[in-house]
Amino acid sequence: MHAIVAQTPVRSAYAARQQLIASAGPLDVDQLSRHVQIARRKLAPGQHAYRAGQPFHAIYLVHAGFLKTCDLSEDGRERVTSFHMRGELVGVESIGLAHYACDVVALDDSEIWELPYPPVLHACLQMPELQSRLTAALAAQIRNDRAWMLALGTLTAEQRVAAFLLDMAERHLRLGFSPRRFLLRMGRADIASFLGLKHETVTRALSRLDRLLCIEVQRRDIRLLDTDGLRRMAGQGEAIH
Amino acid sequence: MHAIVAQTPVRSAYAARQQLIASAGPLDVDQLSRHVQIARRKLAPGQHAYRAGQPFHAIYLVHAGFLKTCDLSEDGRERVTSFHMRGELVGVESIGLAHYACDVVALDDSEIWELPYPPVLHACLQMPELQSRLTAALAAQIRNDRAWMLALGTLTAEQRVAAFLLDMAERHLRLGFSPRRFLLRMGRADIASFLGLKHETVTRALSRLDRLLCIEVQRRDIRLLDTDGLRRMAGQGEAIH
DNA sequence: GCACGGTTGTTACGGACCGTTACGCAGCGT
DNA sequence: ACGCTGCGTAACGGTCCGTAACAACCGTGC
Repeated sequence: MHAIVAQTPVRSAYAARQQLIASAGPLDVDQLSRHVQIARRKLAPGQHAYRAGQPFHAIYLVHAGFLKTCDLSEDGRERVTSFHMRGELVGVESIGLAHYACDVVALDDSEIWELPYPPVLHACLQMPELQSRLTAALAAQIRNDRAWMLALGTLTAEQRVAAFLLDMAERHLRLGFSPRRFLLRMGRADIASFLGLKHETVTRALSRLDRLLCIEVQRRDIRLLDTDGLRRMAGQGEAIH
Repeated sequence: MHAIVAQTPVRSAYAARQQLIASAGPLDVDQLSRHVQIARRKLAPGQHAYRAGQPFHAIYLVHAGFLKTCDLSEDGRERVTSFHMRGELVGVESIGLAHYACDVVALDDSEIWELPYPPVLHACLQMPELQSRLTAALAAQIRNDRAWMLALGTLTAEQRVAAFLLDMAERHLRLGFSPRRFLLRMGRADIASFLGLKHETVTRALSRLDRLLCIEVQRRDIRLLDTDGLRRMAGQGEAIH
């Protein structure tokens, strides 16, 4: 990542920051912007980036803030299937459809960059690197989902919460924030939905992890005290068998 | 689908069948084969298409048979994350990696067509349609995974089994087989792993659905007696609230 | 044919876990 | 003050797991 930034001539502080963000993300926005018109949208908490059923016309790159994706079934069952932070692509699950397949909602003040979709595909023809990045980003999304499917199918409630906290910590770290202390941008209900639990269970698990001195919880303020302990519970530390 | 076949000159019975399969799948193999070398591999039950850690060099199109994808975590937890039938792409989750991320195992005598990966990307530059199909196939995979995440997080054991049977029925139907009666190609343990349950629970659920006259089970031989009833349980029929 | 072990599927029972329900409390805007 | 929303705690009950024993099916070999 740093190598890519170093190889690129830095034209200004703003351009440098933009480049950093671009290279940190799955796509090179700087280069892409030469071929497609990129609009910027700001969202307040609770606002939708898009809703299920709206015409599909673009994917989005999260430039700032925090969002969630909600899948809805025919009979009204709802689930948060992922959270999104800066540098991540949103909306890729709807590629190939005429209409978006789910809701994306901002949980915090956010800015997303709109990448109109057919044009992006067209730009790929002139930028092979972009095509490669895009398919790789889609594949990475699949792997990410599969990893959570594995977790949800094999871990207990407490282990899932531990794994969730570790995931959040790692993502904060990647963005240059402290992995030891961070604020959750979503409520207990959203965490529970994502982990396939009830919000009371999430509360219980957090309380217990606090009692075990693994973490310190004050509402949405999280401190990780014993990261290795958490990793051990979440099955990411060492082999149990 | 039939329209596409009709538009294409049929050169022989074999070519027609090949064309049908090609058009039924996510990619146009006929056209693709002009640009990349496609090898055919036959697998006996239990044989691996690839294993986690092997160098990534190709994705596969299932031409015949039945396969499963197994994800493995660091600490040995294992899960079946999907099953694959004719016309489906396998290995896309590993795109962008140097090594495959999971195991793919044949559950039946199978034939898979090897699509060498960097060449496929290269071919996309000359066939825009292929590129569009490939990204759409990846996105469809994401949606499929998300739909199951939703189901696993919100449905009870019995409902999951019902949903699983309906999914199998629909896929059999798409391939031109009876959706009312089919043979499961995988064991109870694989079903359980996929659904995030234990194999005894799957057995119990199947027995209960049998007792309720929704289905008729004789080991791997499944008959669907009351499809609507199953749909109602699985939350695909009508709104409950 | 028959016995044999190995694999897979089925059933039963006790117990852990988590969902359900209920209530209490804090923060915040009206 | 009031209501509203989000969060924490507790008691109860149901679902699902864990273990075990048993039955059905398979191929093998005698």
